[in-house]
Amino acid sequence: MEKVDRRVLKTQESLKNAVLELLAEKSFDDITIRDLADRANINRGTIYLHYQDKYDLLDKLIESHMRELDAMDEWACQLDWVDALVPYFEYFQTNYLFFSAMLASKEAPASFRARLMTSFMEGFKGEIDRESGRNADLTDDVMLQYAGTAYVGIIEWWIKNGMPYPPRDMAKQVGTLLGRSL
Amino acid sequence: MEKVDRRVLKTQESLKNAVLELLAEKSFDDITIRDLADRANINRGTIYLHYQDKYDLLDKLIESHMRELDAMDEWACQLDWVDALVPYFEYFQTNYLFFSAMLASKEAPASFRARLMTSFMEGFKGEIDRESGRNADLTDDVMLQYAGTAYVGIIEWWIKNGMPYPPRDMAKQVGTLLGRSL
DNA sequence: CGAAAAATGTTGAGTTCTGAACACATCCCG
DNA sequence: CGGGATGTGTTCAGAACTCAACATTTTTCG
Repeated sequence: MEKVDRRVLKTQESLKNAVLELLAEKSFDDITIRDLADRANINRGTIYLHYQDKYDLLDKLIESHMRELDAMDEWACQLDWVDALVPYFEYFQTNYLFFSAMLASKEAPASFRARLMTSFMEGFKGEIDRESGRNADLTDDVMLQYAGTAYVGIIEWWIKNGMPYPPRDMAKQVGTLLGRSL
Repeated sequence: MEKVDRRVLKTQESLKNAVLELLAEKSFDDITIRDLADRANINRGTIYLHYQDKYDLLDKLIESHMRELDAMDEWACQLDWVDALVPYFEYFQTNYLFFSAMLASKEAPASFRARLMTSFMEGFKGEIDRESGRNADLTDDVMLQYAGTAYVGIIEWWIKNGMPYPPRDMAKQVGTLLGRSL
């Protein structure tokens, strides 16, 4: 983890915010490189020092969030469901603008929902109860698919409705439900 | 007015905000160059590319506000009192953090009040009514001193009390009073 | 359609900022 | 008192960013 020049971080931070702000105003395809440069208050050419084009920028933004979520997976897998979920919902809340933009717009990254699903299902794998026998008649893929769609769905609902419950409450309820499903 | 590199403006903007934030937390003398660099998220050395030391930084910050106010003077001197004052109170409101820090702390720039006074009195000079005769028994310096202290005083009160009235209301009332005093 | 306007992606020279180092001053605490 | 920690101001090489210019493509619109 060699450390990165301060300017690079600032530039990327500015661009990240610029994308989110603009996504709240118009669809991704309508956002131009110029828009981004203007909003981020950086030279247009500077964008090309870090990204191929605006799609690459969005890709890398998504990628970094996915990495963040994956990191939380490993960190949290030794807690019980409810406790493990709290940081997730806090993360969703903190990055409200991002998830809102990604889940709300149906066009931009059609794959985003799918990527989320894959990530979550991966994390669920180790959590399936194969000991008590209560899942004897269920297959892994069905349970994972069931829990995965449910999880993504409830996050989407929560975000789109302005996060009506605090992260802790959501973690408690969703934790209970996920525990029952696996 | 040759144009300034974007990075210079960003650096100075960051530093300006850093000073104001830190002034709200501790006294100016307790603020170190390191504090400023950290808060502004810039290299410590960069500060010396623009300023001699922290005092120079504060001086230049004050200076820029004074220039701004002077510019408004010239621009507004052809309006009647009430209309002319609106932009001033809006300016005080916009730069609330600055004026609050400058007027609230009794130590830092003891001269700030005096500078404000001088600037305002200068602006008042051309506004004294020497025609109607109602000021026949009054001398300029007395009227200017009177109106100047009153104006600074009311601004100070307004800022320190969290700006209890909107700029427009303040302009209306203070405009009336200044009109009567000159 | 066709021209004008706007966006894209690249380049190069020049400026600003960074990080790391240095010598020196100041502060604080045992 | 003394010395370890912290702040100051300066320097330098190199990295990141800026601005302006350019050729090219895409959009807009009469």
